Amino acid sequence: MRVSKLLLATLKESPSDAEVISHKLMLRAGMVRKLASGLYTWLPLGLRVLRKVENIIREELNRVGSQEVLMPATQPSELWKESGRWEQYGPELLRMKDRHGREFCFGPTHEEVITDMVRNELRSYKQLPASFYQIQTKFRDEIRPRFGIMRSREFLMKDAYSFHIDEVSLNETYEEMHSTYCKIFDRIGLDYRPVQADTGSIGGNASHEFHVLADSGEDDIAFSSNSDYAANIEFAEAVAPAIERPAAKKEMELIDTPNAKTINDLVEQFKLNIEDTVKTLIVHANEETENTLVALLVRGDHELNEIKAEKLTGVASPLCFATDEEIRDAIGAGPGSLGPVKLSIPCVVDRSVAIMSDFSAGANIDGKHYFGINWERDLTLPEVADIRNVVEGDPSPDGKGTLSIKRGIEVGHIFQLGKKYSEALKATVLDDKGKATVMTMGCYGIGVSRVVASAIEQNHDDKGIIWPESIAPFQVVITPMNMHKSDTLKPIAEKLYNDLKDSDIDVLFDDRKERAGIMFADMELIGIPHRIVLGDRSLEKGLVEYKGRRDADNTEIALDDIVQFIKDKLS
RNA sequence: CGGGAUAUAGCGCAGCCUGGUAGCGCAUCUGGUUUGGGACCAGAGGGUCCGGUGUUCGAAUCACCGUAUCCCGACCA
Repeated sequence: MRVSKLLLATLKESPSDAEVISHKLMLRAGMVRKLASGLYTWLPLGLRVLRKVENIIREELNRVGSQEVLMPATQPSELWKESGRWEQYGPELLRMKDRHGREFCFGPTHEEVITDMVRNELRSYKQLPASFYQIQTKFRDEIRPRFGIMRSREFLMKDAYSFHIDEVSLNETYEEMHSTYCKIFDRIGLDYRPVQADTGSIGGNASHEFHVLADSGEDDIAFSSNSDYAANIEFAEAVAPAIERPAAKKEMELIDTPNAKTINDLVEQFKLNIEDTVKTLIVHANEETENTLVALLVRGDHELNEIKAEKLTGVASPLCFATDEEIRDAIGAGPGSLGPVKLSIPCVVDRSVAIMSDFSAGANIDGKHYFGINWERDLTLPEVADIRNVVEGDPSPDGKGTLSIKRGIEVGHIFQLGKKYSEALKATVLDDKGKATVMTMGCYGIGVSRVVASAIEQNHDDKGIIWPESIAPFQVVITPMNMHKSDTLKPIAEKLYNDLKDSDIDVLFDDRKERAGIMFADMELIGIPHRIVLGDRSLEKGLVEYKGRRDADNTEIALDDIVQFIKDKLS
């Protein structure tokens, strides 16, 4: 490709609405342009990268026998009503009507459509296991699209679905997909981790997310210091402390705390250790119980884990915090003065709260707290459960080492779905006894466009993007100096360009009549991994200059050797 | 959905407070001089000042109502 024929839309300054580095650089490098909130046009340079990521994914999935299909982005509401998700999915599902008033949605995912296809096409257990994938545009009407392509409303996703006669077969394919995902992200050149994840509302047995480690990530990942254990903080178990509850040393006292509305106020005003305080959160109870509200207690310095909380049998799912009025009606005191002592509603305490002694909490009387509370002596210990987020330094759930926490960008997610969709849509095959059997399913996603942004988050410097070899829009750029003025240089540049093209190398030829500084700055901004500079000075000696995008200095290479040199670099 | 901010040329911004001919830098086009790290000189083109309503002799500027975008939060007491 000649730069003179390429829409090279680089910018010196980044648009003011870009926040994270990948967003800024994608705009500055002329990879994407925003059309509206969460909607982006991929310009030629960006699309080349996107296509390279797609192709790596395609190759690896084809290798394990997954078959590519392409389903419509527009899906009829009937299928979604059949699965129950038309009502469940909420406002993230973009719904629309056609001219006849028939309802459709723009697909945020394709479990319904693939299951419909498979129930119509697969008849026998002999056709299983089978897996299908597509690389296609999804639409999710995000509450808050942000970080450019990272969380956009329309985005490119690879979604795969597998179908099985039983769980054993599902497990095999799941493991195969797990290692295929590792190969894909290895080939792309990302620093990533597979992490255990919550199976969420869909249910199912196992789930792993693939996270690219980056500070701009929106998820917290817990890692063990001494093992491979890694889990999304939503899922990571906060193990029960091994120690016994210390004996009570203090009497319980009712203290006036008129100006302490938060745990931090209390700690500051009364010089308490935050580890000796308890906060009380009031949520709606499960409607099937006789209660309306439930209190959840975590240590003052801990955070409630909503995913864990909503799994408690007595708690409403999804989790819903009580309003101030509801709290006041039920307890007689407002937020800021709540606690377990003489509490009129059921209570669940975190494991770490259960081993506290001499602790402080609200008195359920406005402006008052109890200090020196002790379980069993002052009140009975209620239900104990793991309801908090793990924190840095917690013991690893696998018993090896302690946890540290890093930010991650979720680029892939694999899931053992089970029979949720196949049952709802009655997707059956005949088993070896001729009996109709509901298929077991797995699903596997990769955010293709998000992979591109993540790669930039991990690979950039103050000059711009530094593409991993495998997904660079071009592998090599030729930058001739003053080509338009030199009769000897031009034919050499043209020949080198053709030789590299003939070697199946993605080569970009900067044939613009621009000054050296502009060429260098542009090519560094768009992140081409290898650069060859042609200049009269060194050509007189039969030399060209080579510089890798991460190199500090030029290397001189004989003109006759440069094609082989580049081939060696790329292999 | 709640809070905050912003909206002026393709991009980055000034002008608004104190109403009176819409500006600067980058980018673009023309000519010239330059040419190994984002050149210089001269000239040119490009505007629904987000939209609407109001106040006023006169509104980018003041008031009100919308819209869009970005950030933070979304119940963690």
